[in-house]
Amino acid sequence: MPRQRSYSRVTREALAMLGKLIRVGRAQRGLTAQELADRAGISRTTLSSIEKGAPGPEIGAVFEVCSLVGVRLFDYDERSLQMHHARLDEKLTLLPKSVRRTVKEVDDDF
Amino acid sequence: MPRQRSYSRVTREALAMLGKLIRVGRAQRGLTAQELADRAGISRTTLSSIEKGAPGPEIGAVFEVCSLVGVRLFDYDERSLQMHHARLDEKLTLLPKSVRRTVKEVDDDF
DNA sequence: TATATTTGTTCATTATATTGGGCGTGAGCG
DNA sequence: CGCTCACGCCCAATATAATGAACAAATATA
Repeated sequence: MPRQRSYSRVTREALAMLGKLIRVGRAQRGLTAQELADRAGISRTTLSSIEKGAPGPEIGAVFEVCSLVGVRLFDYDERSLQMHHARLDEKLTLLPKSVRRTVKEVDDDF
Repeated sequence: MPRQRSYSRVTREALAMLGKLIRVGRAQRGLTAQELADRAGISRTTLSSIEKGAPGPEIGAVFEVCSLVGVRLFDYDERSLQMHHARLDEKLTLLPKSVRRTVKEVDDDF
């Protein structure tokens, strides 16, 4: 069965931007594509895809590259990252563990 | 050649957090895993991997899911997203187009 | 300007993510 | 309390991403 996916405009734009952010970050640090790829443990070809904003690459590889060139996804520093983790866990325990379709009401408190 | 990758702690944490954010967002919207997966054009199995914070899934799929449950990676709204695009393009044209290893100097102005 | 190097691209092969189905469990609703 | 449905997990088959090599073209330095 073919996969045949389609991506929303927002997704495509976000991917393109992330790629550019990485590219800029790499340039600012004076890193060669090969160097950065090596450090991230991926091939230069894959890094190229990432910088082009392709939807295919593994998210783990992309995040790894991001951390290497100083692109932070959620603009949290590491400490607050921990905090948010705790918060989210809290939230998750409070939330219902399975979603019933009959439940129509949802309020966006965040 | 085996791939054999390793991910930094930051990457792993970011992935875990993103997964939790998605999970919370989905719950808040009262969406079934199957429903969300359908809308994102992926299988429930893959969505499960994403929510678990696995490094493997395609970044396109993850971003698609994010946009569906209201998790924004860069806290830019769509409009400023355009702006940032322009800025990045500008920056890219100014930056050298290939990186020379002999260039030792790098200044982090961002 | 000459030259070494970085980058962009393609391609066959290999590794791996995705899929869809099924099963058991537990949570939420009547 | 009982029943239904959402979820977590496993698996085989298949689609696809990752790799590494190779080549051309562009680009930065001497």
